[in-house]
Amino acid sequence: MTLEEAKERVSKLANQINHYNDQFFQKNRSLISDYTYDHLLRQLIELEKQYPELKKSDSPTNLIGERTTSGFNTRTHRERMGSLSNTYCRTQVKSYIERIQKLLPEASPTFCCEKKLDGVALSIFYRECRLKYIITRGNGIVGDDVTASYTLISGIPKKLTSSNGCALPPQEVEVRGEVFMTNKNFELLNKKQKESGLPLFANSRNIVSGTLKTLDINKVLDRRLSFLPYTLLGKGISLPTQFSRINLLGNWGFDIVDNIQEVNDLSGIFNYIDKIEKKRNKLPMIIDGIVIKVNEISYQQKLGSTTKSPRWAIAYKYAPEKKLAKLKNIHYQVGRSGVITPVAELDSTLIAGSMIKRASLYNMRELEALDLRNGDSVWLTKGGDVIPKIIGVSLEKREKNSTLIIGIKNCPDCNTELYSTKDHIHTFCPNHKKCRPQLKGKLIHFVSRHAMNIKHIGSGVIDILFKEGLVRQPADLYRLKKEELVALEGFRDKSVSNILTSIEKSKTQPFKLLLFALGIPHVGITVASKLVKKFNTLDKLINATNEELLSIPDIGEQVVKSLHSYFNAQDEQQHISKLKSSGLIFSSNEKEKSSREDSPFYNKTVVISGTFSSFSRKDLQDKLEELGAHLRSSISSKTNYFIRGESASNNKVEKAQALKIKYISERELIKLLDIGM
DNA sequence: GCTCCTCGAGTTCT
DNA sequence: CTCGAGGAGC
Repeated sequence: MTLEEAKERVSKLANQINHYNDQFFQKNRSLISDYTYDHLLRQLIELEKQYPELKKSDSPTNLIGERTTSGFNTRTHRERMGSLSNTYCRTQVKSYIERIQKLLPEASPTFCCEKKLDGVALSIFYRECRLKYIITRGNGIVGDDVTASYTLISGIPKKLTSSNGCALPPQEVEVRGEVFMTNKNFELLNKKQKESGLPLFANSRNIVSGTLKTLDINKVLDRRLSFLPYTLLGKGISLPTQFSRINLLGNWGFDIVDNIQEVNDLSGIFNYIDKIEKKRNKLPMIIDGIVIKVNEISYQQKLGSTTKSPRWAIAYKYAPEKKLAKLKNIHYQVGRSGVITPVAELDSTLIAGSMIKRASLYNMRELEALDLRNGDSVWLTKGGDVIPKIIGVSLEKREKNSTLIIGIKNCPDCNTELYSTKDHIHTFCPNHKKCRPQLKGKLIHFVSRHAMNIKHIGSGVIDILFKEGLVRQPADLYRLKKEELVALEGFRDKSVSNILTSIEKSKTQPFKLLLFALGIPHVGITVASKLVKKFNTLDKLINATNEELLSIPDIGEQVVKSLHSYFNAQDEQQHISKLKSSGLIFSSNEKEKSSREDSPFYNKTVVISGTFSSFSRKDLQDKLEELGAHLRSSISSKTNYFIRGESASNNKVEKAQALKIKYISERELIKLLDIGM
């Protein structure tokens, strides 16, 4: 093929594929078979590889190229993308509605009911009507950029258009919704798997998340996913209800979930639940429940969100799949703090798409409450379709003369006598200094990703180092020698140098992570950060008075007690001085602190209400927290400032007036913060 | 003392 | 994800 021919071919293929993309993704029309489509796309990929200079900026392969083999680029959500709180029973739906009414005393909200699709949540961002990126929910703050998957998903317009004379989209629009696989496509895929002699997929949700996560998009080009929106975000959208906004999305080019309905009250909600329950098995996709949302956007804003989920919505979930599983044995795990956790070992059982062999019983009280006998069969389900959970015992399957399973009295590892809390909820092994699983647990916590982030050391390596007597506590890691490691079985030069470099690197971890890594009871990452913010060196922290400590929000007596006993213990003191002598940093940057202390918000209790035109609420919250403000959701006598935005809650305004709390308007705020956010 | 919320700690499988 | 417990507000 000459260069000229190749050029022509590339441009023809690109045009063809773009045309089919538009038809498929915007009009939902398949003009050619998936097979032919793949074939065209593959030809183009191949040609562009051979002649990179021919590749144009609008080539359809650009979307594919964005997937990097090293993983995904991440992006921060503009607004926190929470999950929904859920419930399994109608009584709780009732109390939820009552709570809403209590929180909105003057209002009479209506509700918007939707099916809850069982898929993966996505956020799609448009600027000037053009699709800019697609991200997964991730941890709610940061998600993976999966824009490249666009070509696999139907129902997402690349360009927003407006039909039926409805409003044009504003400058920036974010659409959130669920990507899933229809039952039909799922069956087709499994049929293909079977024909190729490959194993069948157990459930479609796993495929959806697997498909989005596959780095090599070529492997999944034959999969067809669908998208249906459930939230529309953006400034300048005047429609006042959830229901009308979803319909608006239909006019902008999205597919719309059917059976979405506005209802006035609890009985309307229950009718809706009944109606969908009857249809459930005939629907073209799998649903795992119903979502009930406060319909009016203004009320949604008033209700706000907790850190985890919005207060204006709840999911009513159908009873999850449950199965009987035979109990083989119970073993007891010892956690890093000495807590004993009973774990049931089960005959392998397929449930919600995966084989389960074990399930945690959480604590000793749970074990006692279940009243298990040897040889029993138990009812097994999955919490949130992920974590296995034992919900009860089958009395019918109980064998005669079976013996009761009673908890243990001594540590399964070191045989030390255990002690229980009064209510038998928790049981501990008190041998914190010598009990092996406790020491190992502390080491694993220390090296873990969220703490010191020492790569190449996981539980496996810790096991070996511990067994060989090389490491008993974190400080020992910093005294490891190359010769000691190379002598171990299975440790080659390369892995040894990896390990040593990672350990060396960890010496510069920030103080707050180090404090967290120490594993002081009641000191997780959040408390550790708060402590470091206030006392930026270890010495200051150790010498802090009780009052100083208690003045920090969310730090109470228990935490203080725990800190005291930790820092007063002689072996912990020795351990810390060893870590210090290895060069670990027990202090944080001074500079940050002084500028914070100058801020008018430093150590002040602040309540925010309403919205702001020149910055998002989230940005404001972050900024204030950075400056050392304590954010609270409700006004009390302890509130120092009330930041009053557009359409602030009347409740709060009245309360602030009554308590004579200082108001800050958006304008003043901009001056005070000296920012043009 | 009650309620709501957040935090810590322990969890499964692919 | 789930539990229990700590902390804060009323």
